[in-house]
Amino acid sequence: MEAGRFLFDSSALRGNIMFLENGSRSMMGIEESPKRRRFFCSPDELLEEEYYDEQMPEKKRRLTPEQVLLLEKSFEEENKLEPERKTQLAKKLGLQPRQVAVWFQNRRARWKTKQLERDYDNLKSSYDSLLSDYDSILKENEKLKLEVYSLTEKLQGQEVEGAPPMTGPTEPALADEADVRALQFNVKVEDRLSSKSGGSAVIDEEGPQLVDSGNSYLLCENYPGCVAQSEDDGSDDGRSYYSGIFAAATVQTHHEEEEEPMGWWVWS
DNA sequence: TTGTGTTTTATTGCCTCC
DNA sequence: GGAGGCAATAAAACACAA
Repeated sequence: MEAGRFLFDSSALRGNIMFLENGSRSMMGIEESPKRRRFFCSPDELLEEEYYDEQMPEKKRRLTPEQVLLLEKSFEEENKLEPERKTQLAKKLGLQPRQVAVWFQNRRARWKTKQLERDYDNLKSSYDSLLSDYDSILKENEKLKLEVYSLTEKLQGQEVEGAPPMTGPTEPALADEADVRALQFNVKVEDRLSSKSGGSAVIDEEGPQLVDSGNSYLLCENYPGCVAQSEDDGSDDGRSYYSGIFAAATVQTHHEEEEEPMGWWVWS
């Protein structure tokens, strides 16, 4: 268990951390009179200032922009932290290795949250486009059925005028034929949808699903080496995170040429 | 100035892997 | 069993509207 139990002392940014035996939360009491400082200070300022004196020895303090920048860069390279890299980073930044580890931990959590939001948006837009496709196909189907019926009626009229007498229940037969054709049309449409998506366009409860949104990051086993990018650029390498709650169909109604199924993933 | 919401830093407890 | 990861959470720091 790596419950660090450390608190900042007066020179926290120089990497001096006070480790305590007992839990620390009580030490961050609200009873302390908070001295405020500017959010961002240069390292020199931080070294000079006297915020972390005896009066308030264990205030939580934010990392400097430079520290965050370096951490972000490092996170972009690799979002997991091997012990050696942790130590190096900590040394470079003047932080405790534990702080670096915590930062990565929190950063991964933030990344995951963002990714879930993006995945939700992707799924929703896929769903919406599927729905609208479905609606238009239904309409088309109705239209074609009507056309079939009207053509059938015309045909019947011609037969009544000059053709040999009917030998059977022609009308029901023709109607059946129309239904069959309509059915065939439906099947074709479904086929088209299926082949478009490289698989079923709807969720098949049995078996794994292809996942949309360009590479769910679960496809690559717990996002190894995910290339997370800066927080709000919306890219994060286009990988998506799914928690195993649901599987999404690969919906490629919009950009089928660009997308390829990236692989399969199974329920966790 | 103050109340409130958001972000960041850190802790805790549980789980998995070796 | 220890190390490290994650989810949940606390609390400080910050942003911002009224």
